[in-house]
Amino acid sequence: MEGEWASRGARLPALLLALLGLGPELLYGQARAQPQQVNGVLGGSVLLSPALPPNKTVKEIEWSFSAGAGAMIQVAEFGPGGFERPDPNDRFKQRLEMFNETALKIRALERGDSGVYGARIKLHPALVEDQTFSLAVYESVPSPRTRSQLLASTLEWCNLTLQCQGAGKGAVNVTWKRDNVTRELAADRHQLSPDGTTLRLALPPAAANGTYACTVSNPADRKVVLFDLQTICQGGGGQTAFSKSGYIVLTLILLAVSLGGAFWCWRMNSEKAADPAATPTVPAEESPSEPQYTEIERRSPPEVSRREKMKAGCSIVDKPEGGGGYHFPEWAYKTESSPGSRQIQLWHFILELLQKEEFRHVIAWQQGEYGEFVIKDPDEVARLWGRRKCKPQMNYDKLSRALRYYYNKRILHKTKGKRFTYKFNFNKLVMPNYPFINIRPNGVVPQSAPPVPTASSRFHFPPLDSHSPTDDAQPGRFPGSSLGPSNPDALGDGGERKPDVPELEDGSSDWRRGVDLMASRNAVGAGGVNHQKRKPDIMLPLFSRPGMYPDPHSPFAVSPLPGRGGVLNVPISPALSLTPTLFSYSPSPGLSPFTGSSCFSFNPEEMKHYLHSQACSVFNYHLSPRTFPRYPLMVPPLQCQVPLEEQPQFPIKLQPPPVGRKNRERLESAEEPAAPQLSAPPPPRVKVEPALEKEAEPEEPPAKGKDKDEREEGPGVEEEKGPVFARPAAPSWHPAPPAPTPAEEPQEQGENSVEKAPPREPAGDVGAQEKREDALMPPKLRLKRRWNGDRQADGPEERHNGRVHWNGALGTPHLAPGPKAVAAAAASDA
DNA sequence: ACCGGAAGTG
DNA sequence: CACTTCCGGT
Repeated sequence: MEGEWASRGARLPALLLALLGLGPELLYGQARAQPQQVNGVLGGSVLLSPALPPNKTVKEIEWSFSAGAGAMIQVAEFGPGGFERPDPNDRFKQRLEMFNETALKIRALERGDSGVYGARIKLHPALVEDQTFSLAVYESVPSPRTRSQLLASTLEWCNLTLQCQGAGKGAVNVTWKRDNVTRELAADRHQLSPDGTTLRLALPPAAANGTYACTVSNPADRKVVLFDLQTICQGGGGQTAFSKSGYIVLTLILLAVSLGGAFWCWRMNSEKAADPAATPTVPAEESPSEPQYTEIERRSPPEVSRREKMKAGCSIVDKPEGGGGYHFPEWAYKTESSPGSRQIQLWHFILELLQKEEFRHVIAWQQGEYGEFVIKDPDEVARLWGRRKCKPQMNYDKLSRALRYYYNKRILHKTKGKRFTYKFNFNKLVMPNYPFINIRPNGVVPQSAPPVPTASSRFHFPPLDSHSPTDDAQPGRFPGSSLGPSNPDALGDGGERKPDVPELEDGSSDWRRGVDLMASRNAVGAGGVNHQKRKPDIMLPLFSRPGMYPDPHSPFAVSPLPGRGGVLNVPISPALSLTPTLFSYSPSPGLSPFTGSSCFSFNPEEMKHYLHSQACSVFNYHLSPRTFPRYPLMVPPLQCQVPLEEQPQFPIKLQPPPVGRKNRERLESAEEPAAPQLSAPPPPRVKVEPALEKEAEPEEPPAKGKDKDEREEGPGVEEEKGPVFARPAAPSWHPAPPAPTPAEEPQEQGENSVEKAPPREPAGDVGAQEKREDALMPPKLRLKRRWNGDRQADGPEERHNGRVHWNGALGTPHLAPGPKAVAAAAASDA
């Protein structure tokens, strides 16, 4: 009996040792020498396994315990009689048991169990071996508090922060691993806060999957929380699962905390900034409830104001989001996105949906057409929108009305003939948060991706902000670019695009006016160096590298990547510049302590540097300064190099012209007659946009004049034009629109627009006409009118159909100043 | 479907 | 302002 007992007992330990890579013998020897350290967790259990010499049989093992300086007491005896407790009432009570005949298991560890345990092992025949174990009982590592915050998620980048904090008292270690691999995290994509609890990531799509594991541990315990990037980047929240090796614990924690709708609603409804003037930013209050996102805006002054009104009934309870809830990055709620209001705008929302795969069945990009998308499930989209806006009564009818309002703003247009199909006018669309849409200087557009309009491609700026000049400017955007680069680009695309067709319409034409203005402005701003802008290179400096591509489905093609050669030295990635959040991420009282303690704390210098970089990026990318965190430290980035073209600013507000049907019609009729008139370049047609008016910068006047002339494009574009023209211009429109879907073509290349432009109405006459008529009509109409005139081709589809005149037009190239101006210019150039 | 006016909302 | 809600028209 004994023999058997002994041998069995030896087995386990031996095994364990073997696992450790140590020979039993060796260990055995060492064990004797010094106490073996054993760590346990409060409430947990621990096993003290003596290392037994091989080939020996154990007769008996006596276990003793001594806490610190205290006396040693015998606590257990393993012997022929089995397990015995000399004093069942000692501190261990029922917590001791014999494990595998030789090991002592202590359960329900208490702090007082820490100490030295001795095992006097009596072997056959008369050998006695003493081994000691030093037990340390630690507090268990509390489930770390975790939190992930999506700072920004674009097709290009997913910027987020992951926080994992061991709340307990004891010191704990926090370590991070990606995909459970121990290698170091690339410094360029990761930033770890000093205390190690917060990891900031900027990941390109390729890396935005997988998991990040945060391990919070003390010597005796550890907890691992996994963050699934995909989940976070795409939607938000996350969940976690984890395991710990010995007893692994699974803890899921996700931060996403509340994405729940409540939060959304709360957020949405929450205030708008209170006072404009004083503090642009808003103090947001934080509602206790939530948030995942801390309100970023709140900056220094704790202003106060608050109005939080939660909309009462809007909680998202209604339907769990299908995909598990998605949330939008901070920026989606920012002002930049929605000037004037904090609520997300519909187009923005649409873009978001389009961006996510989960909604592919509900709404998706139409292949083949840039910016065109199809609402596959109108009701669902409406529902989602309603949910987002806390408008349960939302339906497609209403949503579509809202979309229709975009027509006049030139953000969208309908693709005629295709049900539920609309198309973004990226050219006109200012997408502050989608700088990348810009595009493909090199023409690298993924196939699937709808090409983006070249012209505008450069960047999109935030819509206006009157105060910040920089933002608006869209200088370069259209002007030169449209023409110049585009060609190349087109080619670059691999030809998938249609032969350049026409997108112009809306794009170009409408645009032009904007462009023109801008152009002129640019000139001024740039110091009169008009030419420069034209140069493609210059224009797209930042984008020259082959970019990355994002999602195939989106129209956004390339992004300015940080790439190595970036102009900026932004720490992580330019993408970060999109998120003000970064800095604003300041501890807020209302939030969990988390925020406070573990946030990053960079030193001022660094911060400054970073900010500067950001500022530069703002400029370089044409981001709205608003996007930029306002920090005391911030200094205007004078040093940034700014591409010339960028300087100006012109608020691009897209609001133009509504072309009501009626108006349209009228126009048409009017136009025809008018056409002839074109010859006269319009005078200062400029009265154009109110927006412009505002500009009134010092130099403006002249600029304006120019603009009007218009042809501002001319100037800007001229050069390019040459080439442009060279191309087969006409086709774009295709004289014979074969397909019933005329509309589509439009937006693409600016150039095209030019080409086609010539045809119709000269801006001049239109202008004149407008004026007259304007007087007569209500302001609203007026506006519309005027736009119509301008935009000759604007609604591609719309006009397209009806207009036969195009043919005629084609025949007569130009003339007209406006759009046509370009043509003229080109001609002259030639 | 889709359009767009009108009025209302926050 | 940016829709939302209604609604008459096509």
